[in-house]
Amino acid sequence: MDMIAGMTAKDAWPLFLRAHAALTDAIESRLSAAELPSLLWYDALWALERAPDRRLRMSGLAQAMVLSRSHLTHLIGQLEKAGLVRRTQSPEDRRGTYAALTEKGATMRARMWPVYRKAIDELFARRLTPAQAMAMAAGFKRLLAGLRD
Amino acid sequence: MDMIAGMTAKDAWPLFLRAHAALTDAIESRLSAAELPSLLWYDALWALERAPDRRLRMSGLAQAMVLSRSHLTHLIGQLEKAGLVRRTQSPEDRRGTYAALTEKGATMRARMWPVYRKAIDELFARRLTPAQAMAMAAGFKRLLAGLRD
DNA sequence: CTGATATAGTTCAATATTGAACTACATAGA
DNA sequence: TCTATGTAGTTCAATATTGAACTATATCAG
Repeated sequence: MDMIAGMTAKDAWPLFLRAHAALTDAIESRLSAAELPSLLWYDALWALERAPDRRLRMSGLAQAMVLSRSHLTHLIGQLEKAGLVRRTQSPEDRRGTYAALTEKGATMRARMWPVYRKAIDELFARRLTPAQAMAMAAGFKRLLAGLRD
Repeated sequence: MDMIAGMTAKDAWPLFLRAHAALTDAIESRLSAAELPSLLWYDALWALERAPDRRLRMSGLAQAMVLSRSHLTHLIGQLEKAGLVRRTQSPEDRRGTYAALTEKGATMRARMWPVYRKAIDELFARRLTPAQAMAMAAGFKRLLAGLRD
């Protein structure tokens, strides 16, 4: 990894913010141009698809996605209306609700993935050296670990 | 820089998204707890403060902040109402508007900075090794350069 | 100069997002 | 058991954000 003169963590922060804004903007544009749902929907569908039995408790999903509870309620409402997710009551805790991926939801996620993958590849992965990518991944993990308190 | 087994740029992407969401959330909470305006306001004030004559054209500021034009119009409207910014007509181009930082705006930014700096420091800078921070800064620059086409 | 096209910024209506109640159920301690 | 307190999720009202018109000015080709 090359040293860049005088570059510190303080310099990295504003670049972090701009890179995030510009990248998510570009990716949303591509999804939208392909008449596909947003990144937010993708994230929810993918989180559910990876989960045991393809379902998660509302609060678990909210935490995984870093979303407020009311936002998640609304999001799942939309996904449910679109038939991509269905709610089921938790038998263990009668207050609890599961959001479960439907077949249609899995199909939609699979349809989105090629477009999303191509965007990640072209706009993100290809632009970084392997060393940069690894340093970022390791760094992000540390940042996330630091916030779980 | 340590190698982490099997870590690739593809792994870095979802971590990037989550780290951004969690960090901005945490920072907004601190600003809000200190009864200070949002990160968005800070960004606008700081962009103006650095600019020649402490002012920028609306479109220039929108581009620098990665914001839609209508969003920027609204944001500057709020900042103006709060007395932190004032609009002036461009003499060269009568369609053009400058957003100019007021003294009150500079004072507010200065008041926000200690809280913001402390958050960046504790939640971001301190958690990264110098090598990680440099790799990130360099990587973000490349990502941003790749998007300007 | 004139008409055609492009650019700067705003407005407006639709949609997204947030936080503060609120409802229902669960858990712990007397 | 009974009360108190905590947790899961939703609702509602307030605020933020977006994209599609729209207004005004600029630029360019003839």
